[in-house]
Amino acid sequence: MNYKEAALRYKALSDETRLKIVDMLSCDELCACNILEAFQITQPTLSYHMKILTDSGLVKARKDGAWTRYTLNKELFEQLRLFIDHLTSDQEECICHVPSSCQ
Amino acid sequence: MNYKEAALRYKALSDETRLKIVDMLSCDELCACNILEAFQITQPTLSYHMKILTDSGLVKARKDGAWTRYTLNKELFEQLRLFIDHLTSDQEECICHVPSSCQ
DNA sequence: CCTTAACATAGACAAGCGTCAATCTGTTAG
DNA sequence: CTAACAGATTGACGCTTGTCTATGTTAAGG
Repeated sequence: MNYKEAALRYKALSDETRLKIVDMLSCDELCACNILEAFQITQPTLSYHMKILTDSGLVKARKDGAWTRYTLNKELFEQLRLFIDHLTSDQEECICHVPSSCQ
Repeated sequence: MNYKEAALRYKALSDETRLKIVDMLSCDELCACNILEAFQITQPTLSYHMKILTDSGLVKARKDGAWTRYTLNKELFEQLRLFIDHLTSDQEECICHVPSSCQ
């Protein structure tokens, strides 16, 4: 995972509503209508949030007839955890030793 | 850490430049001028990013004469890791069992 | 077929973000 | 004191985000 991908995924997690949606998905696969019931937002707004979460890769969508069922991509969350662990630990190949890679 | 605080911290990490700054700070305490050298941005833009990082709590600032020296708040990164671990794991007290807490 | 339900898309809008040039504040050196 | 340096703040700008209403699309049920 590079900086750009990580930034995109953190952006997907930078909204309170989306964090709550991730929390809801941690126990079960849910369809959009299940999630919608829990929030006071309109259906298009939920659709917008689900698109951001699926585009980031953190949530997987599966069509099942008229329904779209969503699950967490737990593997990608684990990769994101490894990325931040690497980012915040003192490393030989750290960017601060190769500042030109910032440009 | 609640949803709102976590969202604020993830927002701080949702920019490629800020992720690189975090990476640079993982090895050393650095002053703003050290960081500025590594990027092709103006000084006010860097100051803007450092404010977002320090306001989020992820980076600590320390005045040292004319310089401002920055370090990572590694404890808060660890808390953020625990938050997302909790968010993505199947829990008894999960929000999906108390959907009213989404509103 | 027709209707309804589930979801996506388009367009509009206010608020927020990332960037810059210009300026201000505080510190150090002469 | 004055000049130079390190940062922060301000105001402007275009772009993005989150929200809505209105409409489109696809699937299931009668």
